[in-house]
Amino acid sequence: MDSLGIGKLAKSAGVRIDTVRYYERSGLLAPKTRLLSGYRRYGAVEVSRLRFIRRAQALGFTLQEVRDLLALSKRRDIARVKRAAQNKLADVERRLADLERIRDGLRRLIADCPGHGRTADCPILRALGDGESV
Amino acid sequence: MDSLGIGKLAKSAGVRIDTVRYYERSGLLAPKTRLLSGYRRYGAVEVSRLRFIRRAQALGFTLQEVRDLLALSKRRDIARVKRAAQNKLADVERRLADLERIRDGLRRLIADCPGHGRTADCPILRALGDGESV
DNA sequence: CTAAACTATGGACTATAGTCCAGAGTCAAG
DNA sequence: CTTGACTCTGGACTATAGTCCATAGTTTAG
Repeated sequence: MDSLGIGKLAKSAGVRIDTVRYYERSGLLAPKTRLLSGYRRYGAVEVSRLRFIRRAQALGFTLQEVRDLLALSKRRDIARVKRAAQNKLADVERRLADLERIRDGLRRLIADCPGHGRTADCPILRALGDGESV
Repeated sequence: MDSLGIGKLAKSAGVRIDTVRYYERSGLLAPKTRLLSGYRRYGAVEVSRLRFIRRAQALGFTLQEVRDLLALSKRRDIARVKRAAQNKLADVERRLADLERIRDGLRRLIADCPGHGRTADCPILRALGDGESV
């Protein structure tokens, strides 16, 4: 039997059983077959698809985007897969720029705060309360 | 009348009326008073508190953290406010590191993908499907 | 005065990615 | 065979930060 049940599959990818079923509900991962009892059975293809899903998530793709990637890969449309990756990269770079701005704002505030004394001396409270720049 | 209704308040901070009521439900921002009709009335304190909330959010604080910051500032506990900001900074820096890792992974994958040809030649699909590193 | 604009309330609904539950049925090991 | 482990289903629930709705009442400008 080179097929496994949902428990083993889930464990092999480090996810919960409920998560596997959730992916199925979401149209991402169907079992290869079912036993007469209704028990799901998964083969090697499903194991690697589950890995695909998890890896893509680790790269910042949402499940909707994973769904799209899977559709493209089924159509062997490499050009579109590449474009999707490029879009995602642009996305990640935008988020990075946002976070860097936030980081710099926090650093400045922290550097200027004495950490004691009157509330008025705390630039964090001042900046949040009525300043104009962060 | 140096007090304003919920519509003007919302507009002054660039948020929706529903958002202001949501903040009230969440214990972040109560009106100064109410008219007999029940209409909310806000004063300068509330205007600046709403700005505080929005600025803190822009710095990456969640509403729960904003609630905490407000409590600390009411207690004039500058030391703790500073520490909260430091924690948030550490948090932001962690998220930055994560995103940078993701960005580098995507860049590498994109650089190596020919953008056409056989599916097997696409490192994006290969890496997601069965590779071990990203 | 009237009509338009504004506001009140409680509750439902959105998106994302799961997580948990009850009650019932099934599988595997000893 | 029995016990413990495993799995099934449908639906409810989590967290976050809102957003939208219907119905009704209020305020304001012309």
